[in-house]
Amino acid sequence: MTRPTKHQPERGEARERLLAAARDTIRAKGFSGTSVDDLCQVAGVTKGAFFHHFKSKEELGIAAANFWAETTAAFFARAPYHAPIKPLDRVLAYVAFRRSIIVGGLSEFTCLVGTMAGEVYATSPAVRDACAASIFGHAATLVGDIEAAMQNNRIDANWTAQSLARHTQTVIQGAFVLAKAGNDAELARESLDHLDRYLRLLFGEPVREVTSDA
Amino acid sequence: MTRPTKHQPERGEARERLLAAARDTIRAKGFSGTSVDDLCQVAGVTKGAFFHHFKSKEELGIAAANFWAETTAAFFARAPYHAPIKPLDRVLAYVAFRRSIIVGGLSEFTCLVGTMAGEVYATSPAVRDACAASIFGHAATLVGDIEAAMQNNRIDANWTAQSLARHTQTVIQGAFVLAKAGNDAELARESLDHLDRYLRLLFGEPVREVTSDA
DNA sequence: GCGAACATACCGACCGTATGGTATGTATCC
DNA sequence: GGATACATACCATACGGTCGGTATGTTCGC
Repeated sequence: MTRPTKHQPERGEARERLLAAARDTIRAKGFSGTSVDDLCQVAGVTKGAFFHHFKSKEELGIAAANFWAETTAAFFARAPYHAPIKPLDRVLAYVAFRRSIIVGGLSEFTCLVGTMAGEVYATSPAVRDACAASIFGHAATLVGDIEAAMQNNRIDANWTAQSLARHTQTVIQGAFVLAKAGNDAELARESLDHLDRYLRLLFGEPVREVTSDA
Repeated sequence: MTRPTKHQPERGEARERLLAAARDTIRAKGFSGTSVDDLCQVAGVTKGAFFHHFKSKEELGIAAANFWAETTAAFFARAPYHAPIKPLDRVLAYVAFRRSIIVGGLSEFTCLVGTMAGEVYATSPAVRDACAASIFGHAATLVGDIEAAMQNNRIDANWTAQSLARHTQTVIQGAFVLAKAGNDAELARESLDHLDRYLRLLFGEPVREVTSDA
């Protein structure tokens, strides 16, 4: 791990380590519940490094939300749910994929920006807006397939593709809240099954008789 | 405002004032983001009063969750959505009622226990469990009507009444997260419309053509 | 029915520590 | 040698929590 350069301004490794620490720690302890010292310790850097890269804790929050947006965008772009030929199948595959990645500890699969937005929406509008950009930016990636599915299936709807795309995120975020409260990931999967069923009913697709588990 | 008595140990008024302050302040600033001094100032009491009634900040969190559970239970028990004769209509009226009370500022209609659970689920299991009791206790109040509706409409389902009841809470909690992120209450109403549509499709009820606004 | 003994509700000063943030020094790269 | 990437030491304050005190009940013997 060499030091950074000017012509390759990926900053030092401390910045990335701090962002990764923020991603992991804030998901478990919340934004206010995570101290700058916590982050430095987890990242294995000093406070000097922290305030060299971020001029305040709030700015780290914004950077962490943006980092989350970038990394998850890349992750979902590479995911296999884009493969099906029929648009509706891609949408259903998306939900199935979201369900399939609900594994491990709660703080490993829950959403950083959903957690932060729910906590600091009123006290830190800048962080909130960065979280919103991540959530609604991700929702927007679903609109194309939903629109195509609506045309394909000749759906004359009361609702828009944008609205349904946002609703998928509502269910996912709510699923995380219930899973956290009940301390049980199965609560999240359960609601994604309802979301799958809603989509099939909306588009006149046969509803699966048995939910495949594991 | 008289002092308390032994046979009517409703404690002093400071306790209630602190619980009300917690309800309002934590919804806006989160649990970690709210200090004991904040609560005392909002409640108009001193720190001495705070630690007389609650032995720690965490215990106040638990008491606030229980207070929320009690007051919301009473509120929903008195609400008008129980009136319809057909069970399914009561369920749909519940969703419509939840939609109708999404008015005013975000911190006025969002859920205290959802906010707290999402924030401190890992750092304070006792608070988390109190939040869970509130959320799942409320969900349980819907099970009877859903079960009756399933029998009435002869629904041979892949899912249980309990699961669907929990899903309504998933959508409501998720709706609050998106509304907070987007700083727009309409985002919450939009998802409740999708929930209404899901229920109607599930039970074979005609889907309303136009969503009544306001 | 009255006063001693006790319990409850609340006040406000104080404490030790954790917190976000700063100032300065130093090694490295171009 | 100048900009970048850190490290170290430090600061002011905000934080959760403690403690002694007071005022207002309540209980109960007599």
